[in-house]
Amino acid sequence: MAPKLRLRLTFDNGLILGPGKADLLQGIAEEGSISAAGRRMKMSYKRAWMLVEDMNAAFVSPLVESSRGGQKGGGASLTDAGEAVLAEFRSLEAMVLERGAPQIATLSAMLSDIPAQK
Amino acid sequence: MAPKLRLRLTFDNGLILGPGKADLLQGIAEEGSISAAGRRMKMSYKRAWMLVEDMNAAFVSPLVESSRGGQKGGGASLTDAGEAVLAEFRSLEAMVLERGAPQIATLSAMLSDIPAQK
DNA sequence: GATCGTTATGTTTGACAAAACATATCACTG
DNA sequence: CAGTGATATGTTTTGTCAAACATAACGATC
Repeated sequence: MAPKLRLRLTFDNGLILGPGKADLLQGIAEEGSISAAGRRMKMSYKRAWMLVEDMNAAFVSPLVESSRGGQKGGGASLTDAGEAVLAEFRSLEAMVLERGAPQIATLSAMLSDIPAQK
Repeated sequence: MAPKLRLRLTFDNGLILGPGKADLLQGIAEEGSISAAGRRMKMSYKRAWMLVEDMNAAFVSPLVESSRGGQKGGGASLTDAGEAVLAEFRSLEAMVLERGAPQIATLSAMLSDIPAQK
């Protein structure tokens, strides 16, 4: 019933931070692997890895650290910076849903419930 | 210096309301014409018109009313519903910038100022 | 009734993003 | 030292969205 919110920040250095990268960070934190996180959100490993690369390059300190080889083949996890970025972004989203409820409700009330067929 | 914010709402009926449609509504209000609004934001008339069609179809009451012919060829303007939708969306954006300042500042401070070349 | 700028659509083309496919590398373990 | 599963990249193909192009209709005014 509630509309979905998508919040996207375009920073001066070119980084675009939105739901996709945030979800990916969260997936890596929970799965311990870039490829597992990618699989979970039905994203190719290559794409997931490119997003990680983008983020790591855009911050002074990388958000994801990864290792290759070993008995499990390797893995990845969030650095402190990564955890912080994720937390701030989620905090922003939550704040908007909370404090933006009136506007969102007003807009929702004006909508037709008939989905526009393409 | 300040990052750009893009807020997008995906409603249950399929409508996606973001900066593009909001700017277009504002342009129509200020220019009195879909094509003039489109020109102003360097968007083809066709695209502008399609966005208007999307919005009009998604709400119980159309947001833009238009007329054809006449000495000036025609024109378009926002209905009360259109004005209301635009106002609510702008209000949401302003609120996020205001109350999200802390999070945005934290994220900005962590960024590298070196733009990642493609 | 010719002119004008706009609304209203359809069709084709092109650009770019995402997917698909294909390897190479790594390091731990048995 | 062979096997394993993940990281790390390059290349090719596909799909989708936007731009470009092309017309028709409209109606007040002169």
